[in-house]
Amino acid sequence: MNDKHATASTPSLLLGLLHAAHAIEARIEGSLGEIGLSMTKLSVLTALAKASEALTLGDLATAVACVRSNITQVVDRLEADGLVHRVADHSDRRVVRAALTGAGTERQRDGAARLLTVQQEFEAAIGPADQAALTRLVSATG
Amino acid sequence: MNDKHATASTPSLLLGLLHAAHAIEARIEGSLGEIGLSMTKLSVLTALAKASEALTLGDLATAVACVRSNITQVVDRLEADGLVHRVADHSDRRVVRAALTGAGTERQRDGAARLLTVQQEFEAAIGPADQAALTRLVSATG
DNA sequence: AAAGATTGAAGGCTCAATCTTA
DNA sequence: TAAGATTGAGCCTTCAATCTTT
Repeated sequence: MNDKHATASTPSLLLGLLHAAHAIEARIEGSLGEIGLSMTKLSVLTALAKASEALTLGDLATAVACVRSNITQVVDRLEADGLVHRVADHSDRRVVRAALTGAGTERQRDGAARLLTVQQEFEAAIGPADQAALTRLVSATG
Repeated sequence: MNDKHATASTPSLLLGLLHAAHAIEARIEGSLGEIGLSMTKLSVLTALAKASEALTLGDLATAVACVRSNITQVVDRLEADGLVHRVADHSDRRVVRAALTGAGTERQRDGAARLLTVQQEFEAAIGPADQAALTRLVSATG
């Protein structure tokens, strides 16, 4: 009858939406996982690729919309993966910058291509009218 | 989570959806957080309340759609909160059941009420036509 | 051997506290 | 004192390995 997250009496649209979002995320994470990435890692790599220069960890936190301490840890993992490396900023010794490695640049491209594929599948799966409705929903919620 | 991998020029519908879902989740978590709950904890409490009996941790994992080891930890925290307690099953000594405490029963009600409020706000905020579109989307995705 | 639960390790997230440099 | 980054602790989630009981 209802989804397991739905309360007994109300087949909730909201919970259904959350469920759908999680399913999509799982789909994306699955595809990115095949090349050793995650949405989080790809986001950071993409922010760096777009900037085409080494960004400070603070800028990265802003770009990815998370807290600074989170970026510290993501960059730790990215650095362990050899996709990014930390560079000191000599004009202000408090700041640390993250720079893409060659492998990081390649991986970003691969990841972005995979993400794009999922996006296209998604948009192909829903009709134009529903896309318009979804656009309204997204702008109303965000 | 990450909204900024949407290019400035191309606001992807899919990424927008994910962003909206995260915003809603944050809204729910914020409300539940005021009474010391989370969506995860409320889900487990609600599964228990609906069953009106002590469920095995395996049944709980199925009800909440997660892996068994996850439930072990969530129940650890709920037990530490005094909302649930583990009971041994004497007919099969491998199984452990989780039972609601009095406080757990109350907290579930409070949490469910708060969740319902957010759901109602959400449904009030979107028009009937868009609700229908969303319903189609959810069934297509799930 | 198979099933139920737990543990350990890891990714991902937050907040509060800390350290260094401005 | 402010700002930038890090560390520590906690919550949520998964997978792989382990332990006990069937």
